[in-house]
Amino acid sequence: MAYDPKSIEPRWQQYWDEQRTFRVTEDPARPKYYVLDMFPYPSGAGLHVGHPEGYTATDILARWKRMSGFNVLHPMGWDAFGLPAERAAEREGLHPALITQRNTDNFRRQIKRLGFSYDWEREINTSTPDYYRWTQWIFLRLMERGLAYRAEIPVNWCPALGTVLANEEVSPEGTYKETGDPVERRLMTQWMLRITRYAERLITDLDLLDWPEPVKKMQRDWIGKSYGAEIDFAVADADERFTVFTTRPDTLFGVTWCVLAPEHPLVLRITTAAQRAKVEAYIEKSSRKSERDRKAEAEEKTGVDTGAHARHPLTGELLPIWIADYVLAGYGTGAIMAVPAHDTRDHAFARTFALSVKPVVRAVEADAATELPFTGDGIAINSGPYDGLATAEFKERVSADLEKRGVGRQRVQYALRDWLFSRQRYWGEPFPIVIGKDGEAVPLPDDALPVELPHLPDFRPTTDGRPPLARATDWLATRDPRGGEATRETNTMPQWAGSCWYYLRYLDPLNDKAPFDPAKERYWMPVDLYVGGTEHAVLHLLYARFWHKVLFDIGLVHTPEPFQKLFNQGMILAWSFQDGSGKYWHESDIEERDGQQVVKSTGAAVTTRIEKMSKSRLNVVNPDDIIDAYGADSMRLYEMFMGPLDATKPWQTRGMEGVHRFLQRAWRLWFAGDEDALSAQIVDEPADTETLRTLHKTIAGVTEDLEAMRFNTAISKLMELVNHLTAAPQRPRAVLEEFLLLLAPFCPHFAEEVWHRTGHEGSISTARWPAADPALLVDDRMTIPVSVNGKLRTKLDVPMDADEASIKALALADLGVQRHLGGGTVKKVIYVPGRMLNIVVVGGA
RNA sequence: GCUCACGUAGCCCAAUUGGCAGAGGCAGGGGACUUAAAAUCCCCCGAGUGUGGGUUCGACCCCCACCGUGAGCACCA
Repeated sequence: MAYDPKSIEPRWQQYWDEQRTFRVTEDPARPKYYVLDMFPYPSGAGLHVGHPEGYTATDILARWKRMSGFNVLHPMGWDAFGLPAERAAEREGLHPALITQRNTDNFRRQIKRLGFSYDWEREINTSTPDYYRWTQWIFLRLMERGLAYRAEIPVNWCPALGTVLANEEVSPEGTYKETGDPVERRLMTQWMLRITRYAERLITDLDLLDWPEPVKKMQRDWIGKSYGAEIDFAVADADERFTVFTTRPDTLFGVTWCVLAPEHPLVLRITTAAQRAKVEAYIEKSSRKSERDRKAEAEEKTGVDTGAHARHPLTGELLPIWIADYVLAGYGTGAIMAVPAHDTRDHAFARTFALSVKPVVRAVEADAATELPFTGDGIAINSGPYDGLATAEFKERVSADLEKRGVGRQRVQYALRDWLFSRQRYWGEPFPIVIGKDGEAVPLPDDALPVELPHLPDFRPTTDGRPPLARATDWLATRDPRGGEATRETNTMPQWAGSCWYYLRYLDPLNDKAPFDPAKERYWMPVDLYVGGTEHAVLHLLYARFWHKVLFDIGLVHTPEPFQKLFNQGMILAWSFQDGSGKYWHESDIEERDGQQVVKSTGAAVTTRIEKMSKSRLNVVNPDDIIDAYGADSMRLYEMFMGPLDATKPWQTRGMEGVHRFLQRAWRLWFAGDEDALSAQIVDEPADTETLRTLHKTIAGVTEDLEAMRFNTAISKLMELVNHLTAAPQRPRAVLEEFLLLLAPFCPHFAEEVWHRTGHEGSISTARWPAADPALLVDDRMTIPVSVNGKLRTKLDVPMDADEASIKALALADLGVQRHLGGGTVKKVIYVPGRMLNIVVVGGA
C-alpha cells in the first residue's frame, strides 16, 4: 500500500503505550541522559506549532540517545496553576479546576498525536495536592532558613487582575508583561523570598553552565551587580546623618547637592518649616504615581528642596538636600550625592532647577573641551589633593581615606530585589501558614500538608485587595500549632512556584514520603539538556536556580545548578496577507497573478509580511490540521527542516509538502505502488562501493549533526541518501536497514512500520544506532581547485595520497593554468592540503 | 538611546569556521509515463553573499562605517 500515516501513526502510538516502551528506571549499568522540555501552561487555545518545535527536537535527541546506549529520562507535565485558567473560568462560568482539567486533556491529546517518547507514567500536574504538597513543603524549608518573610512594602498592584505582581513580571512601561494591564504602587503586607541572599552565587555559578551567552547576560544584568562606595553625610545643624551609595566616589568633589528618595525616613525630620508644605505635597503626589508615570517623566526631573543642608564629608561645604522621585527608595540607600557634571540624571536635574555644576573629571584625550555631562573615566581636576589621579586609582584612594575617617566604605550593590511571592488570587498553591491571634505568621508542621485549596464557588478577586480565599470561611478557621485559634493565610503562591522544582519531581513522581528519593536524584541530576523559549530567560530560570541552590544548601540535591545545558528554540512566525485597507486575509484567500499576490475574490493587491502568529492576523497554524493532512512524522520532519532550531523562521505550508514527498519517496524504497509486497529492487547482495560510501557519510554526518543539534542539515543528508537509493537500480537490504535506523528518531511511526513489515520484532527504538566505518569515509581520489591570483582556473583530479610537490608540478604543467600565468613570474605557490592550490604570479600578460 | 544577534538564488535554508558560493527543500522550465490529467521519475534554469571601504595570495567568514530586520535593556546612582 501507499504511505498512509493516518493508519500507521495511531497504531504505533497505541503500541508504545501498551508496551510501556518508554518507561525508564534507574540503571547504574548505563550512562544516563536527562532531556527536558519546559513544561507548558495548558492554555485554552491548545497547542500551537511553536510548542512541538522544541518537543520534537528533544524527542529526536531522546530517541537517538536511547539507540546510542543511554538510559534516557524524558518526561512531560503541566504547569497548571495560574491566572489564565481563572480568567477563562470567569468568562465561561466554570470552575478553574474544570478548565484546567479540560485544557490539560486537550494538550495531552495533541502532544500524544506527535508520537513523542515521553515516559507518561511520570506525568505531573502542579495543581494537584500530591504535587503542591511538596511545593508547600519546600516553602517551609525556605522559611526555616529565614528565606521567606512577610513585610509591608510598596508593591506592584494590578487593578485589572486584582493581584500584586513580582518585579520580574512588570514591564519597563509599568504594565503586566503578559496582558499589558497597568500596574500601580501600593503599600501592602506581602510574602517575600530572600533571593537577594543568593545574588552573588546566582551570578558566579553561571560560569558553570553551558547556556547561550545572551541568557547569561540577561541574568547578570537583572541581578545587576555594581561596585562602589557608601559615603556618610552629616546634616548641618542637626544630629542626623544619611548614607549615599555611589559607583563614582571619585566624583566626590563634584557634589553640589544631595537627594533623598521621597520615602526616605529622614525626610520629614530634617525638612525646614518653610519647605514642609511643599515637601509633604510632593511625597503625597509621588506615592500615588504609578511606575508608568514615573518612567514617562524620566526626562523631566521633578523634586523639592527640603531646606536642610548636608556637610560635605571632606570639604565641609554646605550642600542643599532635595527630595526627588528619580531616586528610588528600594535601591542602594535611597539617597544619592548629586554630581551634575558627571551624571546624566543629575545634570538634567541641575538644568531644571538651575543648580550649580562643578566638573571634576576631564577626558584623557588632548582636546579637553569636554562636553558635560561627561560620564566616562578620566583624570581628576578640582579635587584638592586628588588632582591628576586617574578614575580607577582615585576610587581606590578615596574609598580607603573615607574608611579611615569613618565616613565611608566600599560596597557591592545588587539591583536584584527580594522576590514578591504572594498573590491575591484563587488558583494557586495555598501557603502552609496560619496567622495566630497575635498576628504572627506560623508555619504548619510537615504532617499538616498538603494544605488543600478549598473548593470555592466564587473565586473571583476582590477589589479591595483581600484574596478570594478570605471568603472560604470554613477553611479559614483553624488551630494554631502553638495552641489556640488561628486563621489560614489567604494569599496564594505565584505561578512560578510550581515550576521552580518540577524537574525534580519527575525523578520520583509518586513518592508520598518525600519530594523525591535522594538516590534517584543522585542518579539523574543534573538535567543534561533543557529546551524552551527565551521568554523564560530571567523569570523561571532565575527562580528555579534560586530554589535549587537552597535545596543544595539543605543537602537535598547534589549539584549546585539544575540545568547543565540550555537551548532556546527560535520562534515560528508565519506569512500574513494584508490588503490596502489594512484588512488581513487568510493564506487560502490569496493567489498569485502576474507575480503579484492578490486576494482571490477582490483582486486587491496585498502586502505579505512575516509576522508572529495571531488570531487577528489570520495566520495561526494548528498542529491538528497539519497532522490530519500530512501525518505526525511529516510534521516532526518539517518542524526540524525549516531551519536552525534557534532561529526565528516562518512556517510555510508548501515546505510541509516537500518533506511529506520525501517520506513518500522513502516509503517507495521498500514498497512500490499499492503493493504490500517488498519492492523487487531490494536485494540481499552487498552494496556497491559508491552506495556504501554514501551510506557511511550519511551515518557520520547525521550523527555529527545530532550531536550539534543541527536537525535541518541532518535531514538534508537523509534526503541525499534517499535520492541516491531511488536512482540506484538495486537496493541492498542492509543499506535500507541502516537508513531506517537513521530515520527512526525523526519519524518514529514510519520507522516502526517498516521495521515490522521487514520482519523485525520489538520496537525499533531499542535497536542500535549505526556506526560509520571510517575506512569508507575517505575517498581514494580528490579534486583540487587551482587558482591563479585568487581566481579559479582549473581543477585537478589527483589520488588522495598525492604529495604537495607532485600537485604543484601538475598544476604548473596544466595548459589552462599556463595560459593564465601569461608568462609572468611565479612568486609564490600556496597549497592547502586537500583543499586548494593558489599560484601568485606577477607581471605577464 | 544603548547592547547583542541576523542579512547568501523568487522563497526557506547549506557552505567542514579564511580555501571550488550550493547540500536539501519549495517555486519555475523541459522531458518520460498517460487518451488526458494528477501522482511519479529524469533533466534544466537560477545568486557572487545588504551597502561602501580595509586586511589577505585568497573574504559569505576577520576589521571599520552605514542601511535593514529581530530580540533584550533603558532614572539601579
